[in-house]
Amino acid sequence: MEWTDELIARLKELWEQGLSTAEIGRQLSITKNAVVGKAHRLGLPPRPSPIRNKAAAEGAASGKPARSRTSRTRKAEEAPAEDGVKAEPPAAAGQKTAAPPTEKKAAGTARAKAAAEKVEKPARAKAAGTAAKTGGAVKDAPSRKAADDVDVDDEADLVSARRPAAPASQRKVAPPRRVRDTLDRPSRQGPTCQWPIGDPGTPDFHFCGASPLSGKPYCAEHAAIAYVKIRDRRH
DNA sequence: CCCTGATTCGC
DNA sequence: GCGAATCAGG
Repeated sequence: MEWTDELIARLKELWEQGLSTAEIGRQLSITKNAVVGKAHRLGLPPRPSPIRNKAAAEGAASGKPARSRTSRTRKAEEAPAEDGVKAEPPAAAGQKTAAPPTEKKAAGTARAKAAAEKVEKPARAKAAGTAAKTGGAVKDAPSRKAADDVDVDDEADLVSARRPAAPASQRKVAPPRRVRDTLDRPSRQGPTCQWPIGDPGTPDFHFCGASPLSGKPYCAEHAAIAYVKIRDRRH
């Protein structure tokens, strides 16, 4: 493979945006391994790894094997000791919005499908996947102030934050459709139910638009579906 | 299982 | 230098 300046620039850019290596790989049409490998060689700042570095952990303890792997993987002895790297959740394409059911069915499927078609689903779809995967239904969020704007703004941000970063040549994605479009001219004033109807990205996609419950982004009907009680959390 | 990033090492 | 294979952890 040929790492052109252009490609490297793109990699850096996406890397800085905090996208996962796999995601970057998808967007650049390469494997995540290629991404990680290159990132390393480029000396790009490592992102919070899901794997905890044992080396740092023990240390004080007796000389534990730190690594008992095969001939491979014999790292385990470096540990910058900089444990303050808990950093934040980068990409975070949406882990805040309440579970939007429209896509939830395909939580796992959505991803695969998207990958397969190389289609970038609108933020909402991703949010759904993430939410479902992470733990599902987001509990009611009373802390959320205004009922309006919430989802809309979140998505708007996500959409705008996610730059095309690719020359249309390799992303056969529908033009970034602003969610706002469907909300620009509400039939009436005030907050409206943000429950998604239809497949995001398709022309007929829209939001419910009914009058939402106070403090919630959805109308009574949809709020009932959106806010599924996971389990009583008592202590 | 899915996912994540990190590392190794044959090429 | 590259990245598949593999690892380790959630």
